[in-house]
Amino acid sequence: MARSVEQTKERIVDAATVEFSEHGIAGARVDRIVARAGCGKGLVYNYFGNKEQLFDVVYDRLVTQAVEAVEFTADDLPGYAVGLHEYNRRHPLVSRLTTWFQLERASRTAPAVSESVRHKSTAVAAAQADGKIDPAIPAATLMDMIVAIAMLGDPDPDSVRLAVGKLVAVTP
Amino acid sequence: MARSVEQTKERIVDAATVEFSEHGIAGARVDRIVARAGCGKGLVYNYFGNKEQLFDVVYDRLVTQAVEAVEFTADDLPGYAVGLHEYNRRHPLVSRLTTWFQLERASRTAPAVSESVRHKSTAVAAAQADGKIDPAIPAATLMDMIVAIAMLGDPDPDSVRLAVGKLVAVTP
DNA sequence: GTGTTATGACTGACTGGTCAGTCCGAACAA
DNA sequence: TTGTTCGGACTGACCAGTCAGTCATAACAC
Repeated sequence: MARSVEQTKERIVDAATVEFSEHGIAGARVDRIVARAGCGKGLVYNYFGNKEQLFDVVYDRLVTQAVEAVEFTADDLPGYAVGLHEYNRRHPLVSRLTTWFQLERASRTAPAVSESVRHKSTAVAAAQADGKIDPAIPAATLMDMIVAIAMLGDPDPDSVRLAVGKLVAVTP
Repeated sequence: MARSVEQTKERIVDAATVEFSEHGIAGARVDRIVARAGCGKGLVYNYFGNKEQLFDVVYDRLVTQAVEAVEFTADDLPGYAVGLHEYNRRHPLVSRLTTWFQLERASRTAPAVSESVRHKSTAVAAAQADGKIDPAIPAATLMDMIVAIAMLGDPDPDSVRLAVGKLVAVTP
């Protein structure tokens, strides 16, 4: 078994992803993480500094993956919402981790998120100016609502598509 | 000293409300709670059993208050959403506490909540049958979406009213 | 090929501190 | 006096983070 730093780091991050999404930062136990990763405790501190910094690495990785996986077009917000909804259903850890982040780490801003949010809001605003999307609701607010709806666990995809379709529909 | 017992309990619950909404269950510190309440540590265990049970008392009380404070009519869901939104802005602890609850205590079901949710969903379903609300989205899902929108912190009330108005509007 | 030294990934027992929960005695009411 | 409320010192478990040392591999000498 060749020792590879990168592989070991990844095992730790994978284990930490599960632990943090279940228990949050305060509830997570480093001992459980290293047990799951099959390594000694010291490695967490060698590679990541401390528990909180490990959480940040875990969160950034997961969110970046999610942002990259779900394609976005301001022209088809219902489709985007359904895509995000599907992704969350397929990766249930993401929404829990995001929620923990908002509660326990709100002070920090994840670079990947803030950039993607800004980019999407400006695209939506442009589509509103073009008359493709109802301009009654501010672009940033509209995006918040769409994400909130897509994050709900229970609904079926059709309801998500329908609801977002109604939100963006231009009323005469 | 029967009267002062109730007062002391209330001081503890008030203090615990702040502590739990800031740090959740795992992050909350009983020492901080009793310091804020101005009483000894033992009282928490005399009156409430343990930290988790204290959280349940705190959560049930806050949620019951919220449910009672915001009036509901299936005929005016946008108005309900705005009312809920206003309430959350005025009582920012509620939404945080609810989120902690969902993450750390999802197994438990708060009686006040489940009953009110069922009641509201059936009322909405009836309004859909009457043709007052678009029946395309299932009543329970629609309620989830409305609550999700109302829980958002950033939007202005007008946007909330507008959005929910669009969701419920019957399309010809 | 064999012995020797160097490197750094990795371990896990340990430490210092924290925190939930207990318990005993003081204070007070009846 | 007797029962009840209450404070806060105390206990023991737990846990984040550390550190002295192990071990596998590589590199080099002969």
